[in-house]
Amino acid sequence: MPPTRALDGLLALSALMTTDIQRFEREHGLTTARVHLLWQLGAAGPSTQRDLAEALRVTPRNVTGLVDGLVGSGHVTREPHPGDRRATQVTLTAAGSRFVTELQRSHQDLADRLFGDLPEDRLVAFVAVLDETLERFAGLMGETGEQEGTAS
Amino acid sequence: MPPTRALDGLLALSALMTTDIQRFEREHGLTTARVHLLWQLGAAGPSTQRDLAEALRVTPRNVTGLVDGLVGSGHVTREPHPGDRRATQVTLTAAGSRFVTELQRSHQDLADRLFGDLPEDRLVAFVAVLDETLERFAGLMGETGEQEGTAS
DNA sequence: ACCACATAGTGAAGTACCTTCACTACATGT
DNA sequence: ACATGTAGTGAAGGTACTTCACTATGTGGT
Repeated sequence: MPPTRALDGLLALSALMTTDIQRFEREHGLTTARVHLLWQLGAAGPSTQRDLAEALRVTPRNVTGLVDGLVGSGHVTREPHPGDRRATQVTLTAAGSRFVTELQRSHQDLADRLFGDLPEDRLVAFVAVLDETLERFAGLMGETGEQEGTAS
Repeated sequence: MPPTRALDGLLALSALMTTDIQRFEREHGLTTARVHLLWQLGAAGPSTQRDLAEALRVTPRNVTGLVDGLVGSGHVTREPHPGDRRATQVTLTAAGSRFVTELQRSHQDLADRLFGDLPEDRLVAFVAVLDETLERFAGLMGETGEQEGTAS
């Protein structure tokens, strides 16, 4: 069995997942970039735009635009940061929280539908390879990539 | 072991692969969309823009723009289609072919580095889960997605 | 208290990718 | 010959990104 079979399968699955995620996003009138921001906000709680920019690995200027859109759609609010008058604090609204919750639910649901029926031993073996590959990949990126030390 | 572990691992790996692919693309002064077009052209041989649009699942208008860019960078040529004067035939140049070849080589190389050392039985088990998941996923998309019948 | 310097956010301008709609040139069946 | 369909592109517009310049604010040193 050639190693490419594994990589090809991963890429194919990756493409399917992306398609499925985008379907979900468009059902809710959102886009990938904005959903990432909401997800991050759900994970980290109220954040400055600076923090969001670092977490999402995009420029602060870009976050301004994304937040503009999400304020417009009512998913987040922009409030003055208590204690630093330069910064604004971005916070999920009720609608934003609801979306994040539903996103998590949908994620869980997909995982169950895809892997719920897989026997435990096969699941464990699969996840083990996944984890090892993840580690190995990180190692490979470190060799050649060598960005500034802002690792994720 | 919760099924989410598998999905999360896949998503993480997917993100890493995307990053790595984009690094490769930028090293060559290309973008994801253009590389997809080149890849498709390498797989299918000289094609009309219409064909490319269908294969890439984007609008014909968009293909016009992508081909414009690739003609500019010398990766493809636009020639009149023999036998249909409405259509143009997009063909890889020598440079375009070279890029596609290197892309395949790089792909192969990555697969070897990631999975080359994995024992055969674990590889087989991994790929089996991958394939089953792919099938199951296609089934799920058919249930809810239900686009017009242009299945891939 | 003051000043130099760093930091948070945004306006302006530009690129790439993508869309829809309208239009031209060509193909094809009757 | 004529109607109808198909290939490609112009025009206009949206989102996601970038860099650069600029304002407002925080902070450490003297």
